[in-house]
Amino acid sequence: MSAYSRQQKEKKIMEAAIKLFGEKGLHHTKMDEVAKFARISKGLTYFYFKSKEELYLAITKKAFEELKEVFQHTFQNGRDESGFDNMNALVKNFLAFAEEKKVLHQAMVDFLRMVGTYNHPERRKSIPEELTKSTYFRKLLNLQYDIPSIGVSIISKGIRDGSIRPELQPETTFYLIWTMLLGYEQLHGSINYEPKSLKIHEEVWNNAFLKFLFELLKGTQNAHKFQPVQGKLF
Amino acid sequence: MSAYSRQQKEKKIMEAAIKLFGEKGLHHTKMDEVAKFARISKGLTYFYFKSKEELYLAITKKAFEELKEVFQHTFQNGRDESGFDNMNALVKNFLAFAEEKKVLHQAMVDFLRMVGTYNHPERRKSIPEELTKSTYFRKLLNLQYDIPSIGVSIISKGIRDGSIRPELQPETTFYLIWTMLLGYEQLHGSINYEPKSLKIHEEVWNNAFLKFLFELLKGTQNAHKFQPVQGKLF
Amino acid sequence: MSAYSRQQKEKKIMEAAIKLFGEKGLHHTKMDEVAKFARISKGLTYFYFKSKEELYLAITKKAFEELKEVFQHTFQNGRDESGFDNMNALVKNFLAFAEEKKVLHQAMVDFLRMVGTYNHPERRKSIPEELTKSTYFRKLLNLQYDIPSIGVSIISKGIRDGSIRPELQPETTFYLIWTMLLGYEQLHGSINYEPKSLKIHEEVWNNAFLKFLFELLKGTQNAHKFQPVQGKLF
Amino acid sequence: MSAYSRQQKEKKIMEAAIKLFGEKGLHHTKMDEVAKFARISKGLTYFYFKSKEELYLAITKKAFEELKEVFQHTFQNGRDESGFDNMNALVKNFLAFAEEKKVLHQAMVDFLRMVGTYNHPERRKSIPEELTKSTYFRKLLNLQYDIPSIGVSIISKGIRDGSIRPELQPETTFYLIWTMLLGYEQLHGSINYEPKSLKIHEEVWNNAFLKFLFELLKGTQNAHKFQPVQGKLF
DNA sequence: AATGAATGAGTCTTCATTCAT
DNA sequence: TATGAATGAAGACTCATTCAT
Repeated sequence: MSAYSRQQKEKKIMEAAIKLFGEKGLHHTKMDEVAKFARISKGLTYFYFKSKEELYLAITKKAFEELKEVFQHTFQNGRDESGFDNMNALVKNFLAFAEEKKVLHQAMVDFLRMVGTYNHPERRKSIPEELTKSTYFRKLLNLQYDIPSIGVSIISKGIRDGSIRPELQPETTFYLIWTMLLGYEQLHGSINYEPKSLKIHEEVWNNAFLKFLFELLKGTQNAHKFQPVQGKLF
Repeated sequence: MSAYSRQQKEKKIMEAAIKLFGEKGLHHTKMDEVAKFARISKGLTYFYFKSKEELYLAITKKAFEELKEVFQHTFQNGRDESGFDNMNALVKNFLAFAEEKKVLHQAMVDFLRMVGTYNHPERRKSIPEELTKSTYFRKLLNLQYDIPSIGVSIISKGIRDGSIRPELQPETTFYLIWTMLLGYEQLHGSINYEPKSLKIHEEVWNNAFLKFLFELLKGTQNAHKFQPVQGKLF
Repeated sequence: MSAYSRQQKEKKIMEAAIKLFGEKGLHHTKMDEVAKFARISKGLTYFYFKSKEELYLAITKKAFEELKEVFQHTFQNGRDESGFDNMNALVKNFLAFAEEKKVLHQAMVDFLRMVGTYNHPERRKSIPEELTKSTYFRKLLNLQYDIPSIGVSIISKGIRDGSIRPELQPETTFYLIWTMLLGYEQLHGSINYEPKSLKIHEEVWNNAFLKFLFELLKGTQNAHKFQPVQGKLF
Repeated sequence: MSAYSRQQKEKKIMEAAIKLFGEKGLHHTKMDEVAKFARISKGLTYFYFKSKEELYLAITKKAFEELKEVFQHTFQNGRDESGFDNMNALVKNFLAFAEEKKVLHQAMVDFLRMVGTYNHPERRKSIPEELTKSTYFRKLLNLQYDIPSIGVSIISKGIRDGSIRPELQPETTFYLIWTMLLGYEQLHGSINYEPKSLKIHEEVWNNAFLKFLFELLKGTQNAHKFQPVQGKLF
């Protein structure tokens, strides 16, 4: 079978898996179901991905790649705009990505947590060897840095063009933003359930969050005013 | 058997579960093992917790309760200090909690994500009914607000005593901090693995993160200078 | 505790068991539930009946005893009526018993089947020894004959008083009736479900069944005409 | 795998189950044992039958089908004989079937009882939904009528050819016979254990039973004399 | 490449029964 | 007698993975 067709099959399987993992969770989705949804036999699934875990790693890789693309496109499409405006677009695009591709976002987060464990000398051994030895794992260990790299570039650009405060340090600043974005994704769905006890409303909070983010960055030139969001963020 | 002893048993089981879930993960820990580690028969485990899921919910409840205590103690023990200093202690105590009680922290985060799903009308049905109908679940739905509540109180206090910027709005400000802390926990372990590609170092980053947090809050009075951390944060 | 109280407890347990076995079946009723329903501790249940099986045997014994009483009362209360009329009453009373005390009837039938196995030299060993060694089992082996005995007496009486055909042999005749009654109980509930395919209607069938039974017996004297039943038999 | 082989496997599993259920009872037979006896893995058993209950329903279906065949063959093979003689053969064949295929006979009886419960509006809910929703259950609800249908046909034929009393009504007459046969199967094994108390002997009883059955039916023409059985019926 | 039947170790869960108090 | 916590063997069922075709 041609390489083309091969890729098509892999894609089909992954799409099926992403859909089902998203609906029922990794653990509650059976390989049988993935295969059926991909209109493929179960055996063939194992020809392309040698285990369920590896399929999930493949999805994780896709997550990093897609997000990297989001970052790259944001950077490139905004090449005529200020770094501040790039960040503005980046935040928006990331939040859209996390919302629309929940599984990919979750896979990324899972991987980051796993790397945390992996970096911990004592805890490392709690990760099964099959995982660590997978090609995907190795690739992911490098891939994970591409995303912050681009983020840092954007901030640097903003500092150069004066749209971002000159006293900020690009690396830590991006990680700060990154931290906030990841935290936001973790928290925002749970806010506002029966809002009796706390006087915080989702819409208010979203705006405050974004406003803060941009006030933090805003330099003296070329930084457009932040536009409050009406209604739901997405 | 006395209520006391009964609670002791429950505690024993939960401690065993927390230890093992922490080492091998929820999914890879068998109820058999939990029972054995708690020096108890498997059947008794099911006498106290009617399923593995419910045991995990019980742990989640413990997580919220313990964290609430951390918040309360921080507030009360610092009653003679400024709100800013209270926040300072709170951040420190939370990070210590998250680090030392990984499973509890993770359980809390898992629950927050679940609430996100639960709040989503279409996705809600993807959560098994046994879970939603559990007493623990109901209790947790309320419990989750206690923590931000205390946080908001501290910020309010800081605003009143001038140690925190007066222009800040307590609710959104606390959630901002809360977001950053949760994001930090997600990310920090993964930073700095083979630092070749990015010029960010864990220690630098930790300090930058904390410094930023406190600069954000600092008012004009009673706010002590933030002290950089040497070496590992914990 | 007095013997009186002891019997009261046993009775309570058995009543609980009978109710629950009737509703959910022997197999789906837990000893826990029986104890709870009897407002007694589980342990005490085992003080009175040394196993679930034995509890069921006790119920079986009760079944034979109660049915024996039904037979005896029918015989004694009808001492001034003809044997034919006694049989008429007996049939009616038995059917009422079977309908109202489903569990007792079923227990009796189960025991008869078990005796069938027990009488079969090769199959006997498939019955657990605990069962066969139980006092209840021994008692039941004798008890089972009391019922046909009374039946035979009634038929003999009818033959003597001319209300039942003189050419009939009492033993075989009673067993014939007995067979029909047991078969009827097995079948009648299932008749008439969506009566499209077979032109048999429950009411018609009931009457035909009873009519036949009594035509079979009817002698020349003292036998009242059989009265057709309107509506449900019970 | 071919449909043929698939059926072969199903058959193998069912045969194993029938054998073991017959020896140790449904409840005391483990799926593990069924699988082992069928020289198959446990998982495969669940591939073909999605639960133990369903396997038993499949056996029940087989019971009705086999018995239907017995009825059909009896009818067809005796097409040149009188209806009375057909009934004679039918009774004999049914008794042989019940004796040789105890499990199938029991499964049929169990189903009839269940239908009784199912037809009872209040009791219906005591039957688990999985059962009622099974395809087997639906099929069985229809299948159960095929057997009496054939029986009725035979009686009708006998009435037409004068070998069975003309005044009998075919439907009720067949159900009468059917009742007696089912009752007989329930009772006959238990008769004659320690024959001290009752003067009934198995052989005597068997003959009396059969004799009665045929006297009941016998018309004026073409009905051969009933031949007493010597020794055991089977 | 492709199929889907086959495997079987793995797991949760149940519940009759026991026993310390 | 009475309790109900404690036991643990048993058992149904799952599902990732393999393999003959």
